[in-house]
Formats: sequence, structure tokens, C-alpha cells
Amino acid sequence: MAQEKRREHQEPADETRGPNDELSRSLRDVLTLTSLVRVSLGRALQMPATDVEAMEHVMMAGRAGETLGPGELARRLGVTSAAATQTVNRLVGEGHLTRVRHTGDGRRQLLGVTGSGRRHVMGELLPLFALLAEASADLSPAERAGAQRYLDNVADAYRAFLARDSSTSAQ
Amino acid sequence: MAQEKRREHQEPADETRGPNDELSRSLRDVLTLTSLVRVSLGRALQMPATDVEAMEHVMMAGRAGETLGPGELARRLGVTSAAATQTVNRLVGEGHLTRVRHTGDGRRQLLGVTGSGRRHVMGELLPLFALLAEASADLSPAERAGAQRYLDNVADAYRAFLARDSSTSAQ
DNA sequence: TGGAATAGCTAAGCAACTTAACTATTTCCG
DNA sequence: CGGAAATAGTTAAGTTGCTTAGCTATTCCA
Repeated sequence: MAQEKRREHQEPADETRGPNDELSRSLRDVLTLTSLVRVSLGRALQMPATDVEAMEHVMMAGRAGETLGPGELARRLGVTSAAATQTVNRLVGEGHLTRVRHTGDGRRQLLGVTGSGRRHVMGELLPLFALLAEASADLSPAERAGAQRYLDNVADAYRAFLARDSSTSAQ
Repeated sequence: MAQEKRREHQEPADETRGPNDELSRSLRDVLTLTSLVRVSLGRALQMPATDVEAMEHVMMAGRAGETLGPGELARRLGVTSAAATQTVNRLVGEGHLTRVRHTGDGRRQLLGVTGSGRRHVMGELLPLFALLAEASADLSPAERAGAQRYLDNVADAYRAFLARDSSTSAQ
């Protein structure tokens, strides 16, 4: 636990070997494990990992009061809209999603999760969420606040990074 | 993961819609953004996202004093050893990795990063690491400790989840 | 009203992945 | 010791999810 003092300005001089930050290291572990979990979920649910991810996005959006279409789904998944269409085709074909025309804007399609789709995915996801809830419940409020702030900072960092060359590579 | 005093009893009853935990939500955002960053890095570096990931793993291991072979790389990437071999073939072909026989165990191959490989990948990665370092440096020591503990808990949760059905789905 | 923009879909091709089978080396015992 | 089993890695073939390019339909806007 080498708790340094504040470092408002970091010199990138010697850091040619990556972040020696202990926190970045823990984050990196979580990210590696996440991609393993992704693969594992896909196998367990017998669907491509992207489709599982798609289901999560549609459900999360629903929870937030939004309704996604294939285009927005593509953006969140980091794939082309053509790929998202194919994912939606699969999921609708399996009875996990519904796709209905937006009343008022005929170009749009609105995606919804079916009951069976939710049950199917949640069967695997709920145990994971329970474990994650424990990971959070184990913390003191102060720790939780720190974790929250770090993650929000990291999200901002990622967004800044993505904005970097969105002209050349994004979309 | 120790300390279960808070909330020993969480009822999974109503939680059929996912985690309403604010922290889980922030984590989820980071994970979504991470996969977007992955894609973006692959595009920027003109290589498959898996290959970028592979380079990171080899470099991280090196920093930790380990030397990976294709098999261990496959495990960390969540792909088959055949896929890892192909990734290594590509990376060696591009001059980013070296592959030499392990002296003492002729079955093993040891992977190393070349100077040009490191430069190529780090050219894109360093700016990202700098942003992540800021995300951490912005925190107070107490906040950092909280974040650290949360991430370690999450890593444990993921490992527990992966161990769940490693008999049926893993590898 | 007509052109540009937006949303989505289709079709074809590609490339990264998987499975299955194989070689080479090492380890374990009988 | 010597042969079976285990381990590490590779090869070859086939699958499939993704991309690119081009298209239709609808809405915006000027």
C-alpha cells in the first residue's frame, strides 16, 4: 500500500512501460476478467457474446426509461449498424426481443425485451449481479464514494480518449 | 472478500431487472466504454483487437517478471490455444513479438515484445494510460483506497463467477 | 417541393475464431 | 529403464459474426 501524496501533474517521462499505478493495475485485472466473463456468459447462454451484450443494453436502457433502436444499439456495442441489425434479427428470431415501428417516426424501430428473453438472460446474469452487489455492499459508505468517484473519472477518461480520434476511427 | 456485516440478507426477489446499485451502474459504464476503447485501439493500430490485447498481456506479464507462452496467453485472452497461436503468428510476422523455445522445456515457447512492437502499441496506449493516471491522481488517498478495495472485490466476484461452471463451459 | 440527412436493411466477402487431429516434449510410474 | 499419459503448441478445415457497399424508406429543412 504505497499511498503517495497528490500528484496533480504527472511526468510521462519514464512511464514507457505502462502504468505502475496500483489502482490501474486492479482496474486492468477487472477488465481482463470482464472479457472472460463475457465469453463465459455467451457459452452458458448459447449465444454470441455480442448478443448477450445487446440484451443487456436493451434492458439497461429500458430501466432508464429509454427505448433503443438498432442504430443506438450499434453505437453502444461498438459495431456497425449492419452488425446490429443482424444481432437484432437473431434475437428476434429466438424470441428474446421484439422490434416494432416507432409511431411518429417511421424510420425508427423500437426494441423491447420479451419475458422469455429476460428470463433466459437473467438466469445467468442474476448470480453475477448478486456477486457484484456483495462486492459493493462490503464497502463502507466512504469507500463506496471513493470507488464511485474513481469509476466516474475513468469513464470520463475513456470518453476523452474516444473523442481523441473520433474523426478518423469512430463509427 | 471478507466482512459481511452489512446486508447479509439481500432478497433477490424484486431484483429481476438488474442491479439498482449506483456503483454497479458506474462500473457497467466503464465496462461498456472499455469495449469501445478496445475497438478504437484496434482500428488505430490497424490490428485485430485481440492482438492489441495480446500485446498488453505480454507486456504486463513482462513487467511482473513473467514470460508468457501461447497457452497462458490463450487463457488470459479467453480464446483457444489455436487462436492464440494464430495471434502470435500475426504478431511475430509483423515484428511485434519474438517467440523462442524455452531452454529446459522444449514444449514451451516464450513470447517477448520487440522494441518496435512496444513503440507501436505504446504510441496509442500511453495517452490512455496518462488519462487513467489522472483519474487516479485526482483522488484522495482515502478515496483511492476505497476504489482499490471495490475493484479487488469485483475481481474476486468475477473469479467466483467464472469458477461457477468452469466444469461445463470453460475451455 | 426537392435535396440532404437519418434510420435501417440486404448481400457479398473476409478474417478471426472454433473444432479436431496431429507432433513434439516432458513427466509419471510399473 | 521404458512406455503410457500429460502437457504445450501447431496445423488444417470449416463456421460465423463482422465489415463494406449499396439500397430503401422516412423525415427534416430551406
